[in-house]
Amino acid sequence: MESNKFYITTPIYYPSDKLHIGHAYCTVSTDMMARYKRMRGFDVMFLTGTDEHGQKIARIAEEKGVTPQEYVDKIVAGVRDLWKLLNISNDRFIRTTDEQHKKAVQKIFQKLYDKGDIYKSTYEGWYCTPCESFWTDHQLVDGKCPDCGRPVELSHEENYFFRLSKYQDRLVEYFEQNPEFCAPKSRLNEMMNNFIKPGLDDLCISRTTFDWGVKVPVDEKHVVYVWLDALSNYITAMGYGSDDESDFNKYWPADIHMVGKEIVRFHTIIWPIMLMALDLPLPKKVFGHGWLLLEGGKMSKSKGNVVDPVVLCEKYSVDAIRYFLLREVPFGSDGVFSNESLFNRINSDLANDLGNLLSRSVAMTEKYFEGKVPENREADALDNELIDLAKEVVAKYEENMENLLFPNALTEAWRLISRANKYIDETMPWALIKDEAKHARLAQVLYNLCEALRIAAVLITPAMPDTAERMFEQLGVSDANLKNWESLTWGACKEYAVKKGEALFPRIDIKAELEKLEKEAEEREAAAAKAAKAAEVEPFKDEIKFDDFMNVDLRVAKVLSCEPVPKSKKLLKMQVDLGSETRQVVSGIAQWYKPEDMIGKSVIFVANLAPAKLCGVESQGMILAADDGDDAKVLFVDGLAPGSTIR
RNA sequence: CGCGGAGUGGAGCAGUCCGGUAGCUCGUCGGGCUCAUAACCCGAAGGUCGUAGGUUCAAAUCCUGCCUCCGCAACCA
Repeated sequence: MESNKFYITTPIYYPSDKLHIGHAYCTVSTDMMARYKRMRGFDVMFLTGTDEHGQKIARIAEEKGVTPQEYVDKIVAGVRDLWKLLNISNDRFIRTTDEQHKKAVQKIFQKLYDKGDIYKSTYEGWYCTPCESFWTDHQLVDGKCPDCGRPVELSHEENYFFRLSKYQDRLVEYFEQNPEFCAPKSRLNEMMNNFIKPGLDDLCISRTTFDWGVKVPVDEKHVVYVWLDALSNYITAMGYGSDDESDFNKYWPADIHMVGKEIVRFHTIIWPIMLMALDLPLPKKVFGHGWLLLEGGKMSKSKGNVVDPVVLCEKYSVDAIRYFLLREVPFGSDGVFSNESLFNRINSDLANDLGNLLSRSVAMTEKYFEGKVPENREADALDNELIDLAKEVVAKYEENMENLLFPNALTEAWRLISRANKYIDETMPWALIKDEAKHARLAQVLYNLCEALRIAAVLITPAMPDTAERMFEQLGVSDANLKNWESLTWGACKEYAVKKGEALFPRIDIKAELEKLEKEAEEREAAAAKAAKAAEVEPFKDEIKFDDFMNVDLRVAKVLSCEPVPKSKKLLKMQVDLGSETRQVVSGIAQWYKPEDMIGKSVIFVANLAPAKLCGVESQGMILAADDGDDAKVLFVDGLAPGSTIR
């Protein structure tokens, strides 16, 4: 029996920073599908949320001097605001820091553990300390870290592993029996060739190097690997593992997981296997969409080329942005965002074609018949083409939506809009009004235009709900039964009393707007650069007397020996010759200097500093170095006798 | 030889599975119209379909080599 529910999800986003237009792309696409299915009468469950654990967030929070929870709370509030702004109709919002989710993840872990699909083992791998990442033999590039190119060291860690390998055959079988499972198909091929065929490695699913995560139930020293935690959200949000599993029973399995192409792997390999191990049905479809790229490259925070969706919405309206996102990126492949392409879409599709069609149709109806389309109408063979097209367009729109071809679905709506514009030229209402005998014909023409516009508005609703509503208002359609999918038959609305309103989408003067944006960007960059510079230079300290300075006894010291301090990342321990005596000093320069760089060099030494212990090693003074936050240079004074004074 | 994708008028794409008049959107140029947001409608120019071979009556489409660009490779949607 075909059930009437439809469960669709976005990925849960990683709130390490504000979300950008790319995240909006994914969520808006999912929203269009959810809205569409609701209109088709499905009981829709649309889930989105945030994936809040992991080392990266712990680290960022630490840098900012707040707890991870405080940090994510703030970002997540911004995420929720963004979805509200973008008119996202999600039914639920899950956070992996929700108590219920965390408990359920522990239950899942426990269940897999009890079943024997999770085992404890020693993870042996190459560890890159600066990157804090493990690598396997074949991942190394020339024996060095593939990310940063620095040397790696062999490391052992006790960890929990998930037996992916056990389910490999079942997974392959599932793929073969469900060719529709992953879309586009090429992504699944990629998974098969890259990961499955070579043989699945068991997955390390616990971490001990940080603690911002869900505690492993059988071993509190470990936290659950973020992907196990994150993927579970799709069922925990439905109450799986809680006292009330009614929603889970109702909605699971998910109909579609919308994901970015970079995480298809997790959703087509790890997630299905997790579900198999839990004896749960698998999701019906995983759709790996492409990326919205910026001109000249991928969207990335480090490149500083993120586009803020909030700013775009404020400037050009939410629906314009929604439309652009849904229309511009072809199925499964990447699209390019640029201000110019956005403006072109807004002007040609939204302002010229759609907005202007509404504007001219409504204006004529007001002008010729005081807004009310007369009931005495006279049809003509000429009308059939428009009417037939309306029918055809609805069918193709539906077909495209079933295949997740959002741009194509919208293109169908625009075929109708274009045809209606042409219909005006063909029928020439301005000529008809001049002849009293043709007023019935004129009434029919205007009625047809209103009807085409109403149908277009219904079709547009999943993509641009606000715009559709504004169209209905101007068309004088208030009955909900004339706005729903069932009303998509020609003639459903019998009469029209229109009322002209504001232009749906004002045209943009592209050249002027681009210049304006460029100017704004320049100003912003200049301001940012200034602020960055000001922030970098530490404020000067209070004035001191000459004698105060002379109280610091600076001497030349020659480094006799140097070695790293065990268990520390930053410290080097040195023996230095001060001419009259030898001192031991510890200095935090290990990131920049190797021991052999220091031996034999003469440095500036603070000779009358009280001794201190660093990492349990006594330091009897300090050596001077300059640093700008990123790099540091020790001040060398080679050639001078040890013990010489410096002033 | 790690795996995969892409190269089509000025720009962005469809067409390739299943060979048979090369299509769409934007831009450019010309015309029409005047209801409308200088919008709309019609028409035109512009492509040896990356390249070199092969199969065929016939190749953007099938096969082979080469060139170029781009993704993926276990924490960026």
